[in-house]
Amino acid sequence: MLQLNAIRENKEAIIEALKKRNLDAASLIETVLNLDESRKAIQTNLDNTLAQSNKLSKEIGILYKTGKAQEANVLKEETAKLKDNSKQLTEDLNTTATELQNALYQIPNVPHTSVPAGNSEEDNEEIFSEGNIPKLIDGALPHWELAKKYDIIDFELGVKIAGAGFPVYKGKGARLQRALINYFLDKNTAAGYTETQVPHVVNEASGYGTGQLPDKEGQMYHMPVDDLYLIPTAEIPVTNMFRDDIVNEKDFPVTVTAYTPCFRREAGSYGAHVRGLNRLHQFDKVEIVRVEHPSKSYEALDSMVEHVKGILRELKLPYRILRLCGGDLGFTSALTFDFEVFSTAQDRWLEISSVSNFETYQANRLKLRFKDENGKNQLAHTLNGSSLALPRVLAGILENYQTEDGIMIPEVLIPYCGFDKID
RNA sequence: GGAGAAUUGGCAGAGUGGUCGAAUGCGGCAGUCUUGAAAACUGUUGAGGGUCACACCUCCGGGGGUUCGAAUCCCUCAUUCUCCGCCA
Repeated sequence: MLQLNAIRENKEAIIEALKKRNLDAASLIETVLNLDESRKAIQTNLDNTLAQSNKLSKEIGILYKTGKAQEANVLKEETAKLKDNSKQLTEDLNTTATELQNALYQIPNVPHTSVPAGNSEEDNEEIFSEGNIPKLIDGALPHWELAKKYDIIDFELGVKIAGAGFPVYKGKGARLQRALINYFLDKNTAAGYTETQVPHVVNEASGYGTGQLPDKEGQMYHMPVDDLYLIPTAEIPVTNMFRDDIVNEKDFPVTVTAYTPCFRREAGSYGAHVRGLNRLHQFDKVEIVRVEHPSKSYEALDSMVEHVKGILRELKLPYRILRLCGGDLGFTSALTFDFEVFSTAQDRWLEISSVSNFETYQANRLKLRFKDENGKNQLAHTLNGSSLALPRVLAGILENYQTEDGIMIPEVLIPYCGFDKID
């Protein structure tokens, strides 16, 4: 959520910047500012009314104590009107505050100056690529065929148990999956991230805190009986650990990593591009999250990007990094780098990581602050990134490492797997 | 799931209808003393709204109610603890 102060002070700049998202926010911003004005006016009015009524109450108390009940009763009558007033004003205030909140929820984060304008993923800017695209054997297969051939992932079995998009990993497939999780966690903790295990369900307040609600309501599995949501990413529980916190400036940077399964409804997306592991309702992901001092957050973003690069380098997978354009940028993000691995057998790029700086957008909703050197509370910056998402990394490994003798295991993973080949 | 008790500032813990945003202790910060540190002493120390700055307003688990007035009384929800039940 954008800060009202920022909107008030930089109205034109914000409207201009939001155009990169193909959003004309002028009228929305106008609404917000107007609502804020009325909110303030009502608040002032209410405050004055309450002040009067507080004063009278005190006087009444004193009168009673000194035995002047009659005079007290006169004052009591006066308070009745004030009470009606304040009741009405409180209602008005609540209505206006809710409207203001709802309007603010509709405004996405302001893109960073480096974000290119653009409508869709085609306008994303490739900023880096590395790794050789392997020359595959004749008759190379896409991963869903390989999964069947070596009996390591069973999509049909998952359909029987739960539905489409809930695969069953078997044997070496399951082991490779677990190896990847451990490998990623080890890499992240070695880089200083604190390993945590968090709930896989979150309440509504957490969903609002990181911005999935109300924006992506339909994308999450919701359990109405207990009013809980299955997490679509560890970002939600991990970042919400710091909701309503005032962190000590000395504790920056706060760095956390967590493995969780992720659940996404992905309503209405079927077809060739979602075959196999390309898009699932349940998948595994290891996430990294940081809470940073505002002056350090872009440095931190760079270091997260470097960190993910290092992992892909070790896995020897060909990948590229994209700077997302305004049209493709997530609602809450100011700047996002996507990592894509090249799936040789499918001849296409698959997104495997998304690393973002949210600046104060989430912190504002989370009320996540720190005390600066002047003793004033300021909003912190939050960042997160996948390090990494499992299924497409798995797809990349299966497809790029296939040989006539089977699927070779990347060297760094062999100690984690306990085997060097799937055949 | 059943019965009982509780929920107060970073922590511990007073406060049961009126100068209570809240005693006290610990912790934090600043200072005195010291070559430096510790100890001791002194001062300071919640959050949000509002204001140029004050004033002022809100917040004692959440929500609602009673009252001129609520941390204190009532209702409700949540959470925690104890006992019982169930259980990986």
